[in-house]
Amino acid sequence: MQAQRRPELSKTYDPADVEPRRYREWLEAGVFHEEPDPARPPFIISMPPPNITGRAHLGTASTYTPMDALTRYHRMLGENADWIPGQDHAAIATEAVVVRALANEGISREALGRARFIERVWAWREQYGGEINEAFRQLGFGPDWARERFTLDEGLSSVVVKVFVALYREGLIYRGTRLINWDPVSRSTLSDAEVENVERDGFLWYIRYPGADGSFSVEVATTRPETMLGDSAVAVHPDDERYRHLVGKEVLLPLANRRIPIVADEAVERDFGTGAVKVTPAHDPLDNEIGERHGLPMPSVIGFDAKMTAEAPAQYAGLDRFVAREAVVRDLQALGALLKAEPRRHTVPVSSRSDAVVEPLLSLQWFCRMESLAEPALKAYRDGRIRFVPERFGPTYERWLANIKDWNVSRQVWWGHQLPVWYGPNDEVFVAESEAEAYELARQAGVSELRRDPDTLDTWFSSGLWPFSILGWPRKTPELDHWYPNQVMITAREIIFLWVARMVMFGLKFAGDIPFETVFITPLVFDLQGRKMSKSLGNAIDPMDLVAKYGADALRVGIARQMRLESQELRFDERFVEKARDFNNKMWNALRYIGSLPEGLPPAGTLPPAAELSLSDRWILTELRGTVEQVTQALNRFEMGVAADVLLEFVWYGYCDWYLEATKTPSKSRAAVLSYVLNTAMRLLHPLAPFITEEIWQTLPHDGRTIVTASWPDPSEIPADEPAAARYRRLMAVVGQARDMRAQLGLTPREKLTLEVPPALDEEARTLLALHVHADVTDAARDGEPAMGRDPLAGVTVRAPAALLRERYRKEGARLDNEVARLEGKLGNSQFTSKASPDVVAKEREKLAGYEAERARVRALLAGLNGTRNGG
RNA sequence: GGGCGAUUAGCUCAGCGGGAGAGCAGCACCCUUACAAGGUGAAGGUCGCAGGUUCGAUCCCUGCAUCGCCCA
Repeated sequence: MQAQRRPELSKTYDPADVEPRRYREWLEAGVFHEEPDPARPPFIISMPPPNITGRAHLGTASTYTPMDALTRYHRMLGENADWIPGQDHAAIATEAVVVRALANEGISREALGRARFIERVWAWREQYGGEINEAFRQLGFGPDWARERFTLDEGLSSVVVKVFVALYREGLIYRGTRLINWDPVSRSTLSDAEVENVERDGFLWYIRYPGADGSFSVEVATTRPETMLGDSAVAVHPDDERYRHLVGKEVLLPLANRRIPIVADEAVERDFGTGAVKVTPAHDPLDNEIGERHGLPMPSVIGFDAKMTAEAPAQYAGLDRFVAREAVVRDLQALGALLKAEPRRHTVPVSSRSDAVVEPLLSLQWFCRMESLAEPALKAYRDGRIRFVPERFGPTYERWLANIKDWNVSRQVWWGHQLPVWYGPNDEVFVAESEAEAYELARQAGVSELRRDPDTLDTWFSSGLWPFSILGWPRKTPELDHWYPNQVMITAREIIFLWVARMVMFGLKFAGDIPFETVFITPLVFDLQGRKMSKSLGNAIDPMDLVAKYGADALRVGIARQMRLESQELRFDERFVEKARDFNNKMWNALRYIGSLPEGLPPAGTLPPAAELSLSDRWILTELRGTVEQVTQALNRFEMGVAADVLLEFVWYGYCDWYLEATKTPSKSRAAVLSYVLNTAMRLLHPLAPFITEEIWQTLPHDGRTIVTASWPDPSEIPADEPAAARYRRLMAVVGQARDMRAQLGLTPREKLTLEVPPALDEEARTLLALHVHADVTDAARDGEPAMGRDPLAGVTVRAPAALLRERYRKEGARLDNEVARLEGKLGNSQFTSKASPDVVAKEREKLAGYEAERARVRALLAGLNGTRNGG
């Protein structure tokens, strides 16, 4: 047994000292880097690339902590584990930031010109794009930094072009005029993900449209009266009795003075308003579908500047859409065509980039045909090749793919992957992987002058290629070979279709396989009032503040403990982080205690032979084995909260409160067992709390250079002794009862209690009782002494004044009477004994017998007590 | 309107067919030489409401209510 050096450890654990130091060491040692190694099973996670404009928020902590934890866990299992990081260029968000910065200098994007603007954005990225990575390092995340990618880097850009051209040549990408989400402030189309449907107060306006022949009129209801200028029909449900006779007739559109038909369409909701709806195919998605079905004209009355166009009547052209709304309402009123305005809450599409109300507009854009891509992605899920954790998210994915719509992939921003599309003077289209190739194609077609489409691709297009593009596709790299498909994708629910489904579609199409086997969906983060955390609500918490206050480990463990597969929301409660901080301090002080043992600590992994293990040694080792099993199982099932809970429970309430206290009576084995158990527990906790576990592990005797590459504990190597553990648990119960007694007697912790034990009770148990109860332990040999049986198995009694004991007694007797009566009732019920399973009945009988024995003992003691005058 | 989820102690949550649990807060007693960011103990709940299944329901089924997320 070698004497260990005893460094002075501070009384409280200081994460600010430990965390940056340990992280630096890990980087220097290169522990996060892996090369593909076919000899070991792969465990690969592609990091969902955060936006370069992104800041870390609590959702980042809850989504990325499991990635780090699982990668660390699988690395310790000896797998070829790698977590590949990267960033997303976040076209619209980034462009908006830089445009705003330019505006402060009084410069517009256009004045600067495309090339210089792009330079500015790269410069911005250089300066600020690394902030989120710094946050990740502070959070202890250990992705393989050497493999970091950026969606706009050269390699990934060429993959994007290659895929676009391939899809175009297959006829899956086309140019067409379709209804798109237009953000009039960002002046670009938006993906559905960037459109939030927000509840707003408004009105439902009822407008009368007179019949063209003057014989009738219909009333329609709308929340957007200004769009009536672009109406091209009135639609009713085909089965609606009220309107059936009008289908095929025409009405005269007020203000515009156009004749438009009444059509029948199943999409009309009969309960909405009057059951007759105005149809504005150029400015409403549902109306657009109706327009398509009935071949209606589609006048665009609102333009890209959100002002009324020349297609609207002259008096409105040029008015802002909201000003036009007021004008239309006023004019309708003057005409007597406005019947009423009903206050109403309704949903309005709002741009998450600019907060502008999104305008659905008809626009010439590039689209991706999705049906043939969606089908294999759907099949992969239905065949069970892709699974969701929790399973309930599968149907979300399934339903979206089953109702897939064409995808608008072009964006009117400059920052991004410019479409590999060139046009001739007469709008001839040439799609090519390079400008040279485009000119070659043009030459063959007899076109000599080309201009490139200024638009860029939707950001989700490049991120859809992420899991294979970052592995080197289309080159056949060792990474692609061994690390594709990935094992797990971890992300948030809101991008199941926008991102997850697209990765699956592209992966199957281009990389020839699913991109990952399991999709783990982490919960959304809410505040204590149950509100989603968001910048606009002002209830977002900066995780960096929490790191500064409690340390990264505490934040990670705190948030992990709130993660449950069963719940899809996480009401962030800072008290969990505080508790985790306290937990760290607890472990730290256990380390200080161990380090101060006079006998020193043996080398790592050594335990005394089984014969030399004490009862408490056997108990803690048995508990340790169970803990290893439970934590391993929890991590395998993505149950971060369970893993954290089990560890906290074991280390704090098992190891510190009981085992460590027990070792205050010195034993030959204690140093080895204390060190062994703590070392093992640190390895179990390392995935969730990387820093403190490293610090403690390094201070204890250990094998290897860093806990990051230490091996995951093997439960079969831990000696367990279940009968001994059971005996110890009974002893714990006796201690609990005796402490209860002490409190009832009004004794301070300093005053000693007297415990009488059967003479046969072994020395070790006596010592433990004396220690845990702070009592004198004597043989219970004297007759007539007032005493109370505390435990039928240990036969331990507490000596105390008779009056107190009597009171204590009655309560205990009453409790036991209750239990006995309850079980007698149950067992006396023939329904129960005949229908319940035999082992359940047997178990209940055993319980009854136990209670009866206990009650008999208590009664006997009470009788004895009543026979004496005074207790001692 | 459709889908998913939640409803258990004051707060945050476990438990998910056979004796209602934890942490925090509050209460009582303790600065016992690892730790007051600690220890010990007591108290606190007709497990949202109404039906049903079952010998037995916090747990399974149905309906309702309230809250939340997603989609339309």
